[in-house]
Amino acid sequence: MTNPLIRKLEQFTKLSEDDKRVLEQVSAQDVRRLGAREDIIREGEQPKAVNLVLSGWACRHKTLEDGRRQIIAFFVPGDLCDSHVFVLRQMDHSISTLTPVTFTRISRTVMEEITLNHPRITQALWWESLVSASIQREWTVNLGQRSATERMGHLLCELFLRLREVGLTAGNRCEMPMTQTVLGEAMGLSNVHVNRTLQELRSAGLIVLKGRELTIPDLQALMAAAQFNPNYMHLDHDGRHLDANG
Amino acid sequence: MTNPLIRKLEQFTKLSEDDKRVLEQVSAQDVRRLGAREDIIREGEQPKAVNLVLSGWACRHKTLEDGRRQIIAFFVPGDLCDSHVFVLRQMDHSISTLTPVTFTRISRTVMEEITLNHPRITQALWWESLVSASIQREWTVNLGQRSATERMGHLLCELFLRLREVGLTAGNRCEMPMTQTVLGEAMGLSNVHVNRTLQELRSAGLIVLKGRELTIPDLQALMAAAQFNPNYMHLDHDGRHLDANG
DNA sequence: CGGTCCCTTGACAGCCGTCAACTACCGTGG
DNA sequence: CCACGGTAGTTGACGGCTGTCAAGGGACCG
Repeated sequence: MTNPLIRKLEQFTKLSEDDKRVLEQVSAQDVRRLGAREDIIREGEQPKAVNLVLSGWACRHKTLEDGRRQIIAFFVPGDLCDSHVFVLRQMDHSISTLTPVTFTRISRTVMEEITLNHPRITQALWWESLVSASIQREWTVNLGQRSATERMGHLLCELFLRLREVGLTAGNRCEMPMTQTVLGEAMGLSNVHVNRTLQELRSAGLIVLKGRELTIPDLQALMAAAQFNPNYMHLDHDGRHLDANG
Repeated sequence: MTNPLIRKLEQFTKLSEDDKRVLEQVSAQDVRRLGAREDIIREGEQPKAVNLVLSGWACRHKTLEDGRRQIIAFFVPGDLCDSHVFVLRQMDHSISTLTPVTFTRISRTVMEEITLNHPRITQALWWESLVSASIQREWTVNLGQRSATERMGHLLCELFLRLREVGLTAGNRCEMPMTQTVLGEAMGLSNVHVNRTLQELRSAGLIVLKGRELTIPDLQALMAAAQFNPNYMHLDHDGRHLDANG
């Protein structure tokens, strides 16, 4: 399978063979593997590397003093935590796995080398980070304005499109390994209400969700039901004028 | 009054006289003024400059097809919209004023010149953008996990600290020009419920809010009531090891 | 076969939205 | 000077979405 980060960045611009070689090399440098529900980095620790997910699912999350937990973002293959995170002295949130995960740790010096010598990759990484910020903003809209059903439908649309970007869908199906409790922690809903919400989407024929696999029979219909506008994902090759010759 | 961006960046690191001169110059280059409730840039438009607020309040926001509006972020003096926004072909949200605003438009070439020649400013701008992202994440936590009262208290703490960073507080008081409807659009609450929530904070003695002015008699108490942990604002001079000699 | 995790369902309560009416305040114009 | 209109804030009644609690079922695993 091709490298998920390369697949993702090619949504933005066409990379040269040299660019791809660099990214492949970076992805193979310090690869690690964790089981489900383990911490990649914890709140309060000093960030020492940019983490890139190669396979499996992870999440950013924060826990309040009284134990309530909010999942702030999901990471799927090809996702990168903030590329300039070194500037901060300590993490303000934790990153943990949801399933077994392989990831690679990109050091500060490697990031600096890329910035100096590979402008097209640098630009693509900026795009990646702007899109992440845009997704975070859309979550704000989601939590603030949408009903539970719309909210859940919106999340499923987003995850499906993000997986499709990196080639992890098969037709209208994709993996969906999160428990209903985890979905609730992301959407600010109780697990009981997540269940009711999923039942509603199922009985409307908008989703089939069973055994960690999601099928979306009619993506347009689900997008309409969730008031999903994909513009915030910037999947339209914003940087194609920078395409490499190769 | 000193430049609010300089004041803010000095929360991160001490700037040299030369750095400050550059920032002053940039802030004075293409200054514009708008009245309340006008658009700085609209969703769908192509970003042509980085906007820096010099005075007044503005917000990012998005409107769903059925008219529900979510405010995604507030801008106060010293705040900057994404410094690499040029990479994207079109805006996925709008930025509008809440009060009369003076702002300056920093062009792509000026940003590139800073990146090339002023590494300490560049680093400070990265800090600024990471902190913005962190604030956005905290809003996700806010909307997902906190009750209306905690949520409102949390917002008021955040805004007070952000204003204090740039010298816009007087003791325990600051300006608070937003209507209750606007506060509701930010916190995902109806204006009626915002009112009830503010009444509750008032009767608990946690805030005094009257005539566009907010007083927080006991910031620690309000922070405790809202489960506010300021670590996400990274106000502790993360970059002080980079301090300029000047 | 027992234990654990996850999903599911029902009953009930409470937070928060909607609707509606009223007040306060302010600037404008007669 | 007062009338007027518009905006913002306030309050009460009511209903619904969503949380909590509790119990049971199914799948998987040691």
